[in-house]
Amino acid sequence: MARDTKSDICRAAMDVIAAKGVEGASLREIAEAVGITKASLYYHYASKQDLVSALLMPLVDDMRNALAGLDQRPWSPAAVRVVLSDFIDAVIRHRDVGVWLARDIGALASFEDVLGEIFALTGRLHHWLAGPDPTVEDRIRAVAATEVVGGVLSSTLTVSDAPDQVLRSVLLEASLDVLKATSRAGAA
Amino acid sequence: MARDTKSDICRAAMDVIAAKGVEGASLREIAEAVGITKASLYYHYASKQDLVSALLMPLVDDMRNALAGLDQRPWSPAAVRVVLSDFIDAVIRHRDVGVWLARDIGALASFEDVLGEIFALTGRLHHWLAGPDPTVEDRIRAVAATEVVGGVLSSTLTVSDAPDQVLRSVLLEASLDVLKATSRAGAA
DNA sequence: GTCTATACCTCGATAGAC
DNA sequence: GTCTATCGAGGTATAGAC
Repeated sequence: MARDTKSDICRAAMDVIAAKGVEGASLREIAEAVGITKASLYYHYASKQDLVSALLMPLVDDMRNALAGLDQRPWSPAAVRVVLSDFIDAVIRHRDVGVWLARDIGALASFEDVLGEIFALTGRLHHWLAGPDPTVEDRIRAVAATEVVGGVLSSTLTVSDAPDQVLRSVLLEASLDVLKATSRAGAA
Repeated sequence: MARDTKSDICRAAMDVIAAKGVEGASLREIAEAVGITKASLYYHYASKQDLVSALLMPLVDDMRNALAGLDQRPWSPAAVRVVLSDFIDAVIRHRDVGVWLARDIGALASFEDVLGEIFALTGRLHHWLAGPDPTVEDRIRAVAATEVVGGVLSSTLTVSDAPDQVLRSVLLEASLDVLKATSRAGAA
């Protein structure tokens, strides 16, 4: 099932992009890593953007799923924990993609359609996490809390021996800690 | 003093890079924004890397300064607060550079000499923040804490009406919270 | 210090044979 | 489904006149 050329291309693309960034990764190099030519790669993916989108899609899908119905969800400390937990799970589940996504957002500026939903999703998360009638501090903390989650990426690079479960629980606690210092959130 | 061509180039480069990313910003576009040609730009900067390095240097200098003598500094909750405070100040002071630096690290992979010291500095900070005999959790939290600081960048985009002072204090508190300052470190 | 002109490369993408 | 060959655009960088 995973032995077709398309999967090989994805795997190779992940490696090359992780090492050189999205812009720095050329289709020629990816094709060579697979053992085919650039032209053959185009048989499987219509464009570079098509390929990159295919790599990001599983992550975006999971993020969208984790945040489904967020806007209708009433804000409460308990709900915050659930939402953040789901979000962290989604990110960790695709942490290999997340690693280079987070470090390459600038380079992905030209891939607007791919990034559009990601920005929309994180934006909604920021807005909801900040709670009702948020102060400027609340809003900064909401962003900072999700930034902690983005720390999965750096973590996997720096402390590479951390198992998913540990990463998961530590990040959730850390993220909640950031929000907790606000005026109202509290419960665990 | 700031009216020479070199300064003009730097300013223009900052704008273009902020808008299009490091790779996406071409020297032609930067030169045109200044009102000179590409060739003239090469008179002032030997290469693109040379120009980018010049833009990053003030930030790196300030980071290096903020972390000077870190390794000899004994770890304590009070010291953590001081170190993080200095580090946050340095980042905020150059937040315009930091915004695109953080979003473009992947694209900067080819600029190894520029990134080398930045990685070395943040690596030392991670190591020191984790404290003596750190557990895996401590190390993850150390990384996450600095990731919060990196959140300055995202913050300035999302909540753009935040003054430096507010940003500074909220990030310091949030960062300390991540480090479990609540449990083993004292407050201010 | 700034210009015009250009060399040289790599990229993404396409055409068409097999 | 994979190949060779090539296109056009755009990049960095250089040479040499002014």
